[in-house]
Amino acid sequence: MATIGDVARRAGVSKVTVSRVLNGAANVNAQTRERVEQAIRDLAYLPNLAARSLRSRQTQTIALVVPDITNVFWTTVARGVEDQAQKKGYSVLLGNTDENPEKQRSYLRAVMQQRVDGVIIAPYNRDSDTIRPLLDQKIATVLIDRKLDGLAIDSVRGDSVGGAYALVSHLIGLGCQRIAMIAGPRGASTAEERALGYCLALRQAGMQLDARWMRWGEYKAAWGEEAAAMLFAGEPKPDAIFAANNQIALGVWEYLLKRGVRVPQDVALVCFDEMADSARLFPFFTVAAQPAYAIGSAAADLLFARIQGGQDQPAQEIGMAGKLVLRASCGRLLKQAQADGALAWPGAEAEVRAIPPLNEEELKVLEACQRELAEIENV
Amino acid sequence: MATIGDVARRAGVSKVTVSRVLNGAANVNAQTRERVEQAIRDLAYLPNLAARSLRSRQTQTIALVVPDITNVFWTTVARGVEDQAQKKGYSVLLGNTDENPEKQRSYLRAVMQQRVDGVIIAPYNRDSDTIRPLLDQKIATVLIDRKLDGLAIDSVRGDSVGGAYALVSHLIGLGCQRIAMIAGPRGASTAEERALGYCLALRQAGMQLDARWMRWGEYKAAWGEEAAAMLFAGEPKPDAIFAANNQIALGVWEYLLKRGVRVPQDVALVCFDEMADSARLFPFFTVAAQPAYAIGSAAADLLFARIQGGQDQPAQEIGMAGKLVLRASCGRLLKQAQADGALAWPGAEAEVRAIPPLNEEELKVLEACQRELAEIENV
DNA sequence: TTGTAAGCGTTATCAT
DNA sequence: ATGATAACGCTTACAA
Repeated sequence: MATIGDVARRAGVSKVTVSRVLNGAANVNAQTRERVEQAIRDLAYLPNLAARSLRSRQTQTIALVVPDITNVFWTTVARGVEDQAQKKGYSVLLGNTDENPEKQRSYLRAVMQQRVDGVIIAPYNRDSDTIRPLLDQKIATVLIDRKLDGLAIDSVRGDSVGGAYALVSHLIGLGCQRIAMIAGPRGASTAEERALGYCLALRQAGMQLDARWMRWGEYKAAWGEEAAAMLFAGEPKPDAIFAANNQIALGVWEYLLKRGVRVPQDVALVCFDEMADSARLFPFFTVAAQPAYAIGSAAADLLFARIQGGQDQPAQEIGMAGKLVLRASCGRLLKQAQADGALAWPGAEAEVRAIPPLNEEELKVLEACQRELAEIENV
Repeated sequence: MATIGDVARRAGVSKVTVSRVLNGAANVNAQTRERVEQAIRDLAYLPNLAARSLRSRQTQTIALVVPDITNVFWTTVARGVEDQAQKKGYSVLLGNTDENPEKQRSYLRAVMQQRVDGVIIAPYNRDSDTIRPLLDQKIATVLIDRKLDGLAIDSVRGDSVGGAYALVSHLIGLGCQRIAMIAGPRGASTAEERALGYCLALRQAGMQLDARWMRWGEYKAAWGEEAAAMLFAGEPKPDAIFAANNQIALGVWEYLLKRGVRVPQDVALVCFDEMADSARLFPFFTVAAQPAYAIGSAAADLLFARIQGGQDQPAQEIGMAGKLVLRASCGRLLKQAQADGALAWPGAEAEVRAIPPLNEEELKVLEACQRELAEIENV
């Protein structure tokens, strides 16, 4: 494969001049540039990025570290990142952590060896030590979706508190009395914030937070199934379930299917995150949908700004509100669906609104809720 | 950041010795090795991959080039590739082409500059020129999902002919008379093979291939919607639609929803590829499901074998059969669903079987079908 | 506007 | 078992 030296020889110039043409430097004679470009075409020359990186200390590569690319939320985020990166001429290195500390560590090692210019990461918990190596090496880093404790660092997040609050308030408005929450992992900021939103909504409605209806676990379908089984083992049974993410909801659904429990006739089911193409296909889940693509591209933008801007400027934390998408899973819309006599009916997604921000009063109870939540352990 | 020289100095050895420890060479004294390892830990040393690549001509990185990571099929493939790569200590560079020649070209340029050790690619059409640059540079390449004309090259594919044949035969068995096919792009091998399977199944049943019921287009939802509109504009209307992939099916569904056409009462709808989590969630589509994860990990295995084995050994073409997953979208199972009186019912996915291979007689009509298909153009 | 020389951090080669 | 030296292909610094 041709090197810069080959091109230089063919064009009758020095390597430096070729390098200048390659990098679009202004101080190159037009004719010289033309000769060099011709030589580049003739030899089908492609610069060796390893050599370039070694010298320039830039790899034109960023890494995206997510829990599981198989989850729609993350694939959409990834698409947002990738599109933005492509525009800027960067490549994207992809890694799945499966919410596993060991995998995350090993993956971070790999990207540090690659000397990527920056990392976009959804850390598996809120312990800032897990990304310490990145900070130590001053690698530009953007947190996505989740927070880290006591670290001012660029980040892009959805509105977990607000989304959960809106979902649970909606259930309460429908008359649900025993609203269970199947939560994510303690330690993940989104999991804690969604629990908080749940708690706030109950308080706001004058309902008690009941430890029986609150289960901490993982963002995985298997946990949703297990937790649903626990919730339906005793009496009374819940009349609504709030799943902390889409994976959990899928597991719950699986359990309900097996047991012949009908949604929404027997129990309402709502969740955080959108449900793949099911938005179009299966309009039964009421969800708090996050703007995943926008979150991904915003994170990429932030990262590129940081890469160019350096460590000086202050950290930016971007919050992106989502939408509460009301569908048949809560009883109301189902009637309409049945009236239309088919599984296919128009307008099932009609009612869509932005998540309302918490008001001052709501914010006041926040601290109390946090205290309450802190005491709940799974039985 | 520490370099190999720093480590060498601290351990009191030469850089070469450190390099030997790093690469697990046998000829290093145990005590020396221990000292070096200690120094590595002390300095939190991480080798610079750019430098290593420059010298060793290996990047420990592979590229995965797919149409759209947002499509479940491809995210599952990606996951298969990534898991396998991680095991072997490779990183994965991800790129979306959107079935766009220009994007594919630009992406291939990028990975060649990166000097990746290998590429797994789903080429946007069957013209082998599109990946010529890879072959010219002798970059290990594995084709995934699609064929290229006249090129013996490692590849992993599902069974497009067999899957399409099984789907259409199923529709015929249900009594469908006017089975439309909304096909993918002419030029993509899977699109052509699925059309062939459609054609074979019709012939086998003594039905005529009718140009009105056959539309070439793209693997995109927008095309599904457009084609459905064309099909439903005239008379008679189709009583079944075979969508050539999941994206197309989503578009068709969108159209039917808007128009109030019910599935499966008014028209049957089946497609190639599984439907995201909808398999669990929305058991109405009968699909020919490909083993996407296995396809991805098989492709990665093949690639690593090629990277290590070199160009000598003959190309391997792996075919992976899928499953025909029967669901309610074809009328039969819907009755059972309705009898259960709910959207949630068990057993909707019960009937699952492997795609049967074509028999000799079927293979004989293949050529005739190909001729017929060649003459169909969209009206 | 162009060129010379040095150096990025590692591994290959050859020598001891 | 270990080391000295050169080389990978490029960009930076400086000079002309």
